[in-house]
Amino acid sequence: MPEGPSILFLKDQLLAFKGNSVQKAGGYGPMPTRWLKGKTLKDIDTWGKHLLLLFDGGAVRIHLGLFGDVLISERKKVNRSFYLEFANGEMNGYVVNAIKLTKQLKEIYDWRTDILSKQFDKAYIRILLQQKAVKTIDDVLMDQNVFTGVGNKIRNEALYRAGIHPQSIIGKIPPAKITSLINEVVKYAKIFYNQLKRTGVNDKFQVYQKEYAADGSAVTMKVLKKSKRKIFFSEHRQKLYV
DNA sequence: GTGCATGTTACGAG
DNA sequence: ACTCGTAACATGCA
Repeated sequence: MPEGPSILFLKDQLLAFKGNSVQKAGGYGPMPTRWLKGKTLKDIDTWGKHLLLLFDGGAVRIHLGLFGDVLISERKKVNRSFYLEFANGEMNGYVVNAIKLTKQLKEIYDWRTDILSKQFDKAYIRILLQQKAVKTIDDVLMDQNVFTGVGNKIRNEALYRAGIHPQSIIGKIPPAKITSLINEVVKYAKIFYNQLKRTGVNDKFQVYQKEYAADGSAVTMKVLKKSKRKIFFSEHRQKLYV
């Protein structure tokens, strides 16, 4: 279910529980749920694909992985891996990974890399990219410590919109194109998020899983060796820098 | 039944 | 110590 925008969208829905106290917590996952009972949900934050529920004395980090799903005051037939029940409804996590964080969030997370954060810092990303100059851009776009919140859809769409071939070597991409790519990542993440808010789904693709790109050019699909994920790109429109 | 999908982590080999 | 490749973990839909 998730890329960064999906998690932000989920946070919006969960804010209905902010300020409420947990009546019951549980699930089959390894999360120690006992301490949550009676605690007040102080706030909700996100870091890319991490959903952070803030309580006194600790936070719960929820990650949806590839198959995870969270329903608000609705249930599926299968067991919940992590849930919270409040007086005004419940949060039901399926196949989600929930753990308790005891350190201060500031010590764990750097929001300068979060593509959906106000603190997102383009100049800092450029520095990180310089440190990975010999790598290909497709790999690094999915590196959560560089482009926090980017998933396979945003990766493919941002590269297409910036006109960069996924297998370009970072160090060979002209600085102006790097800037353009960083901008397109943020822009598309916002399109993704806004469409979710309006319609609940995201299907605005110019190249991802397309046969022909938005400009009419043929789309090539490749399976990445390491990650086995699929990349979609237009040879015609996306320049290969090597 | 088969294949595939918005993801990450653990571990062994090199 | 670091990087690479592979397996592992789940679900739901066509």
